[in-house]
Amino acid sequence: MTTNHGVLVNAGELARLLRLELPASDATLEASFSTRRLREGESLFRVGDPFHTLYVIRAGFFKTVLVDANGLEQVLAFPMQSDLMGADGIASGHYASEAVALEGSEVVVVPFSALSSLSRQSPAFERALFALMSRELVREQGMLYVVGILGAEGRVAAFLLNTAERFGALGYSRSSFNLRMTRQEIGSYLGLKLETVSRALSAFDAAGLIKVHLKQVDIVDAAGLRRYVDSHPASSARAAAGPTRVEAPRRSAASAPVAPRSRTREV
Amino acid sequence: MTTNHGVLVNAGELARLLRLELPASDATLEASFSTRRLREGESLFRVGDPFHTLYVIRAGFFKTVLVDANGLEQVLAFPMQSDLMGADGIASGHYASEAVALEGSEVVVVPFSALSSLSRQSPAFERALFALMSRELVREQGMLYVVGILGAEGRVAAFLLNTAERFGALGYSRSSFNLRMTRQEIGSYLGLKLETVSRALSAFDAAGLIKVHLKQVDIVDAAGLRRYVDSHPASSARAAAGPTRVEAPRRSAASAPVAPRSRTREV
DNA sequence: CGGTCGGTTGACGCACCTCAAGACAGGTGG
DNA sequence: CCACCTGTCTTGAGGTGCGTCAACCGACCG
Repeated sequence: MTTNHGVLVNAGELARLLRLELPASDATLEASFSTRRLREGESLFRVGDPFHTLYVIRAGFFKTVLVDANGLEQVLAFPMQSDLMGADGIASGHYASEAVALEGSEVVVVPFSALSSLSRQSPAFERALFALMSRELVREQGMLYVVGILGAEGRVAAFLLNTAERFGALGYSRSSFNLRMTRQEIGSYLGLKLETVSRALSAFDAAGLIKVHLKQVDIVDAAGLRRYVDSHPASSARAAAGPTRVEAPRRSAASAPVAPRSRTREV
Repeated sequence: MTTNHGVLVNAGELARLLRLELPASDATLEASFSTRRLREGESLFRVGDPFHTLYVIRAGFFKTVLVDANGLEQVLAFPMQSDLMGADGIASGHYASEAVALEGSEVVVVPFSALSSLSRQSPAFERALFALMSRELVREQGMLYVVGILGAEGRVAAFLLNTAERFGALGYSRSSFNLRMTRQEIGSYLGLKLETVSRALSAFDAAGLIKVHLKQVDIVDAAGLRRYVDSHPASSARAAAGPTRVEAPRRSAASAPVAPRSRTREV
């Protein structure tokens, strides 16, 4: 299994990539990782491939997909810089998804077998790994919320805001970026058809909330978009509001009814 | 924060619960965990609660939900025995979901702070934790697939098959069980309205695939149900089949084009 | 035995899918 | 540099799966 190895990367740089500050004691950590480059359209791993390594994206843009027997493709995520890929392979020893580069990309190769010894040397590293997987868990929960509750325009609005936020977190503009994926891929991700995605974008443009031309997107009124996410159920799962089973058990020594702490969802 | 503590559970029993076989060397592991009992309707944790511990279900049945500002509720999962809860809190230090007992239940309390030392004592334990989170990741990916690709009847069929499989894995009957959740909760989980769930169940019953009476379900023809999952797209995201961007990069030193290994989805 | 909650079933409407036509951008070859 | 070609995007018109609204029934519980 020869891969095109890139330069080596030391633990410090990996930590920087993950926005993880290692305690000084760990700075001495003498581990280094190889990297791998992929060009557009190339797959990093496929469903069923034996799992050996995790990948952290150093540069570039991916999509992860589930492909069923009929060749039908469901997009699961659009990972970018600092994101983790491959963690779905730990459970069964085989990757459960396929990762495809949407542009020329480079990933840091983190052999899973090396993790035990790494964790022992640096507990902070172990923590970071758990946190990375947890983040992925939360992200997928957010997607379930979006496709479960929101209508077409709400989903597209949520996608735009989320994408803007992710670019912003990497130091790029939050208000102007260009998408690397097609309408078809966005649609698959959101559980919509590409025409519906296109129409939603056109509608937002017409309403002055964004400016779109092909893959170039400029966000003009983020608050306006957010309104579609916050208050535009436009779809299923309304219940539970009124007579919910709050039903505090008759007499519980358990945690006091801390206020539900409603914080605005951020997808 | 006084909780109603239950009996203590040692590391060996926790390992058994997780179907994890510890190497003999780890059998000496002298750790024990407290448990906590909940009655129906009681919440184990809520969105925004500070994260300190993971929970492994020892007995009972839960739902995990996301609740937004409007009180709208999206069901994320129906965890049962041996399942992990709370891992979504690692990333931010606050739980991202709420866990509600659907019947009298008992959970094993695993303080997250204890994990580092536990991992050091038993690498197998660390592995198990990663595997548990990975399993959760795969499960959520499966849900994204289901709601992204399948129509209403396919979703309900997938839910029934998945539920049967999970009961079976715990030693209960795969063909006869009773649901602990309402149609409303199933609908939220699947992105459908309760009436649609009810209609799908009635249709399966009329077709002789199952027998339903309220929460009691008997699966008569699992293969028949599976047909709805495998071949009943009935909904969005058809593309990607024909002229997909297979586009093997002009000249790649990378992994040979291993056959995609189409395995039937199992949700 | 009455009230409430959960479930079923029917009639109707709408949001999104389907099908179709056309415009445009970017890449390739002449 | 231009002509062509292909893949992507946009927009329209019509169909439908599932949501909505509503009535009813049966289980469970007090």
